[in-house]
Amino acid sequence: MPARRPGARTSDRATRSAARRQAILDAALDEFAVGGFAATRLDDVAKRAGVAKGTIYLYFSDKEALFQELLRSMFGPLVGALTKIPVEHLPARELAERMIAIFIREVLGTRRKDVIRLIIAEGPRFPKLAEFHYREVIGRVLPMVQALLTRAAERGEVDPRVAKFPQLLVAPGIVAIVWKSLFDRLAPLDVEAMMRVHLDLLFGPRTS
Amino acid sequence: MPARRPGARTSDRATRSAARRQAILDAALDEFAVGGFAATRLDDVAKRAGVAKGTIYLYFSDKEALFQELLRSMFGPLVGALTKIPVEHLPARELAERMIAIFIREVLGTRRKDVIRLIIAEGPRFPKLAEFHYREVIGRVLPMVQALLTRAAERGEVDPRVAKFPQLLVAPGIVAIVWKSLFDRLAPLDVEAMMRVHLDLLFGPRTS
Amino acid sequence: MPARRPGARTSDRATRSAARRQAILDAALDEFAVGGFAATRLDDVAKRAGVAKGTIYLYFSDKEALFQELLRSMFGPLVGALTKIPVEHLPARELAERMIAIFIREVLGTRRKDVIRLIIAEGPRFPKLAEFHYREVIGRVLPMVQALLTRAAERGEVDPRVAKFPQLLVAPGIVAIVWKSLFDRLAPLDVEAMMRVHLDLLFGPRTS
Amino acid sequence: MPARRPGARTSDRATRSAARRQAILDAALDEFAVGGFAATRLDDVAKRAGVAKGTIYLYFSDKEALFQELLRSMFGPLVGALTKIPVEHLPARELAERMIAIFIREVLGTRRKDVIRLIIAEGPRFPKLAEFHYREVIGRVLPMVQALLTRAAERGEVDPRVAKFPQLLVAPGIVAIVWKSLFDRLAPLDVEAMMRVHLDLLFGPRTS
DNA sequence: GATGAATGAGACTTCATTCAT
DNA sequence: GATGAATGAAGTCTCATTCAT
Repeated sequence: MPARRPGARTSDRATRSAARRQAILDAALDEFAVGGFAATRLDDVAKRAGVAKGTIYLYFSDKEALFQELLRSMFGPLVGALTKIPVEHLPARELAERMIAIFIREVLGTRRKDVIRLIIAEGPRFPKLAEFHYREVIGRVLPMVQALLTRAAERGEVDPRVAKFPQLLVAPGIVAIVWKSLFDRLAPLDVEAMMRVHLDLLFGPRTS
Repeated sequence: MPARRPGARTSDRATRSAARRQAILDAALDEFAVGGFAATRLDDVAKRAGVAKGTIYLYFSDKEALFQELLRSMFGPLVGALTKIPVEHLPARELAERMIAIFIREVLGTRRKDVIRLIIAEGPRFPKLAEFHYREVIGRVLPMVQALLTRAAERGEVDPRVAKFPQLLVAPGIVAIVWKSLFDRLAPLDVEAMMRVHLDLLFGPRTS
Repeated sequence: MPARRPGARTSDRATRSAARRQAILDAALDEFAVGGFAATRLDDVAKRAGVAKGTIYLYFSDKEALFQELLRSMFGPLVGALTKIPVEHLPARELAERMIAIFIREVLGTRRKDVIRLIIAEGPRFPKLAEFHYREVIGRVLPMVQALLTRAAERGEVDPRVAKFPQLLVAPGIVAIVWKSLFDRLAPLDVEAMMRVHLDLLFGPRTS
Repeated sequence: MPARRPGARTSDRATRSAARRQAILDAALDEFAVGGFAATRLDDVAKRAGVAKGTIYLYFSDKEALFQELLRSMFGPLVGALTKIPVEHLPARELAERMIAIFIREVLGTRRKDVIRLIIAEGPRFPKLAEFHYREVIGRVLPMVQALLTRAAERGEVDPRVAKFPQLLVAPGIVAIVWKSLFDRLAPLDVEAMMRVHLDLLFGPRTS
């Protein structure tokens, strides 16, 4: 049994450590998504993550830190991806469709929709959280949308006043999140079809 | 000092009882609105209502009953009022404007917006609650909106496909609720202006 | 509508008052018998007695007073009746049979058996209660039994050492109380037959 | 400093855990014995056991489980011991004396007498408890006694009718339990002497 | 006298957090 | 690093008792 190189061992450790941290975050999302912050038990998070309760405290200083860290970790990458879409070289409607496709795939199709619901739910209790989300997500996505709409308005593709309310473009997305989480089992909603109609309203019916 | 009529006395008691019940509901709303169901302490509700802890249990069987009763009591009257709008005798845009005015006044301008946020927040944990809200509110308001849009489509006032997604008409309302609750102090939103633009998109710009 | 005579009215009031007091005691027995002192709710006692909760406090200073008063009121009359049996003029076995008949009729056949169980159950928590019961019931019945046995021993009807342990004569009675209260539905016990065998053991088989 | 064997370490933990569990049961018995189920506070049990309130819940799911487990744990071993007495090879009186000696030593001389009083006290409120005790204790001990008495009757050592009521043999034992718990400080009872007289009555005076 | 709404101390139970192993 | 037994503050709910009507 030869001794491993110290460097490799350290690397293994770091890998295992990161994996464990991620397992805890994954489990935390599952649990927080159902019950929100207060009703979630760290016991359940630990069980789901396959670690002992105390282990959570090796990676996060307390329950609130885990919660906030979870929410943060879910949107950083996505916003990065969004901001890399080339705004300049595409027609506005095309851009909007791409953004909506990303939204459907990366938010509605994943547990990120639960994260958004969590932010809506816990925002008033954790003002820092709302503020962070505004700064990091809303404040970066809405201006992009606004730029897109402004450019479209300049080209006459869209009512110029819409550019003052980029929220209008994303509003059906919020409704879709809520509907999927609460009412989909009672009355399924065809989100993609709704989005197509929405875009037609904004940009006028597709002509191609 | 004439003896009061028994009826009057009974009425007094009933009045005081109803007032107390309402005081508890009011206090409960204030508290639940901030922290949601789990994080709210009945102690605080009692304190805010000016009653003793035990008194809450004279009016509501337990915390959950108080919560559900609160949500119910906030929407029964409003839906009633909405369904009394005469759908037939007005142009669709006029009707939509009235409904939005009611929404702004009775939901966004009151704590009903918090109730909606509560339903969004707690729905997954209380499926009965989501179901109830769907049956009593969504299931009664959306069909009204749909009828309105269908009629408008028949007259050529609106894209006929919109009638399949009445959610599109209310979507900015949901966004307004979320925005007011979370981000308004960071970036105020002119909801009425946004709504006007939204209606213009749906029905075409106002011509009068 | 002639005014009643004050005396009569007072008498009516006193009668009603006594009846009410008795109704509360009856209800209290029913409730205490099942749950013991601590688990019984005065609310339930009031409901069963058909009075308001506060009314109990017009007749008894508090829960414990009601409890003790209840136990006291159940044995005074019985002990009185027992002590009136003419000890002198009957054969010992005859006397014992009469006492046992009274026991079966007045204790096992009534809720007095529950009272005895209550004393067994609550004695250690209310030493005063055990003391009272010892003084008023045990201390008056056992000497009677002892006198009976002593006389019987003098006549050679019974082993002389039995007179030192009058508990031996009543022991099957205690067992009967416990059995009836706990196990009778699982395995019914023919108390009268058991008592006959018991007397045969004490006095020798009946010869008549 | 040699590393402990894993087995030993595990054993230590298991030992400590079992000890703690037993400490809680011991404390619970002390407390329940005085006040019965309802009047006992788990706070006091914890204090007496030298653990924190929450620790009780690591070992027992709730107050009732602790109570029932306590009663169970007190009689399992004893009944086992009793059923191991060789019924066949001894005269009936000898056997009865041994059983009574065990009863005096293991029940009257320990807190098991309090457990029996608890069963008498709480049986009507916890029918499951009475049933369990009947099945596990009464239903196993009484048949043994009955077999003993039947054999004795066949040999002419005892009145044959006694075998139909094995309760008669144990009745003075029940009385002794009650007396010791309630009245012994007022009037001490020589249980062993009483039992000897009782056996003489059953089997006729000892001749040896 | 009678009522029953109101009170609030106190019970059971949960769960975030700690720490010896 | 990892564990999970232990802690105890804090929450929900009950119920004996009071008191205005």
